Amino acid sequence: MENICAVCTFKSNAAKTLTEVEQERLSCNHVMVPFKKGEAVIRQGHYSSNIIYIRKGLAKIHIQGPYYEQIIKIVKAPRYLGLPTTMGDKVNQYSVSVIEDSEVCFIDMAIFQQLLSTNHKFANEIIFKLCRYELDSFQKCARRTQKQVRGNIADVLLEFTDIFYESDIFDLPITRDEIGNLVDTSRESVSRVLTEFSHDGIIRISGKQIEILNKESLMLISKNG
Amino acid sequence: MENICAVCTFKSNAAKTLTEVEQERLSCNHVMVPFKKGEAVIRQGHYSSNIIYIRKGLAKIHIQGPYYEQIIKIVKAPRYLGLPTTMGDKVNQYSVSVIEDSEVCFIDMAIFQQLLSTNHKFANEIIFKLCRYELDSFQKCARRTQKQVRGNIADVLLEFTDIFYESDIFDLPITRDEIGNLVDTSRESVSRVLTEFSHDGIIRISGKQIEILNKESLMLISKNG
DNA sequence: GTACTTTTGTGATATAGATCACAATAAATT
DNA sequence: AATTTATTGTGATCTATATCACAAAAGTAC
Repeated sequence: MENICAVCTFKSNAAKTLTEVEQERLSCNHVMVPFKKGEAVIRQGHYSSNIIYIRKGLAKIHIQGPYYEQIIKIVKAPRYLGLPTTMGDKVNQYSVSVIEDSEVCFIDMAIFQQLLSTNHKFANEIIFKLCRYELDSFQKCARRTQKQVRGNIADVLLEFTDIFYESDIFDLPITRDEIGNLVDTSRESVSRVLTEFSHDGIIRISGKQIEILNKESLMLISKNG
Repeated sequence: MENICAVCTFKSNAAKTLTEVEQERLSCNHVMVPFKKGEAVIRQGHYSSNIIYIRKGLAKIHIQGPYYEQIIKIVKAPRYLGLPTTMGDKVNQYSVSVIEDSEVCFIDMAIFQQLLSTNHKFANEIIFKLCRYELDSFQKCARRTQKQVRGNIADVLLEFTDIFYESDIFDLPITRDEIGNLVDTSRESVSRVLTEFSHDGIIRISGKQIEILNKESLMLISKNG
């Protein structure tokens, strides 16, 4: 019974603060939906009336900028998605699409609000998370603009190996074009840097698969490049 | 008695949801401190145990990046400052300095937490704000990297005239260097663009004072440049 | 008022990375 | 399998903007 929050192994810290009765209420008022790679969970400009929680998988947050669609960041389950957009506006202010097969819970907005009202530990946990997210935005923003292409691409690789996959060998779920978009550079530059890393023996590339051969170098490039 | 929250004219939307008793409690547990232009309200790396609310004035949020201190954005009173940093960590994760003489309230953390717990409207209002701030970060980030220097500087001027000062003529409270830092460009480029705008009759510059002569052009540059 | 520091303007030069162009794969669709 | 479409690699240019180098103002301190 994967829909029973009480026994869900992907429970959020916030959900852990809920009483049995509250978890029961949550269980009865949410749906778990599997998403295939590439599918959109949240669409900018569309109405939304659910709180969305990705319990398994990887997603990209993207937003329509003045000239093109920009990937703001890649996020890993488990975490709430689109809180800002759901709590702040009727209309989604950005999009979220999964970049690998994922599992997403849709929680009834009214129930969520109710939980916020009745359980202040829950509310605190949510506030805590929101604070974290904003901090993260600040840091990413500063980093991205202060580093050059090599450093930023090293960062992306490190993020995948250390945070998203926790493995030295993995399949990149995004294209060069998307990496470029994410770190504000062109597809071509990503290609060039990646082959350069490969020539220098820092990574091994075969198709989508990447193996990190020399993480120290990568960290050095992240720091100095 | 400027310390009495009940009669404060700079009250936050969140504070407006409080009952009389709660406002009284807030009044007794906070201090209002005037800050002179340039002074730091929040210092990255320092401990903080207060919730900070700028009730009057203008401030810059800045953060230590990998290479230099970066201005993330400029914010206008009234608003909470450093919620992410205060609620999330013991240590401030970024700095805030006022860029004009301002008035700042320091609210006891425990009281604030208590208000969050006991008044869910208050908590909702805070969550709403946090959501807004994160959205704002996303949008600023996308804009800043997609536009070129002229467009970004036009944006800064528009922000000052429309949002911060609500006047066509105002004194820029930050240096060219700071503008450059804010929009990821060099001091020299800011200078050049500003004189260019001035030659084109879009603005008039005399020292720190700026007068917006042709807002339409500025908006066009913001859009296309 | 004088000295010192910070901020600003502007030309000359350098450069990281964009853009263009095209070929080569790889993946999806029929 | 054949065809179409999306993704990738790589060389050759181009360009916006950084950087350097001064000089002039504007502020601040003594």
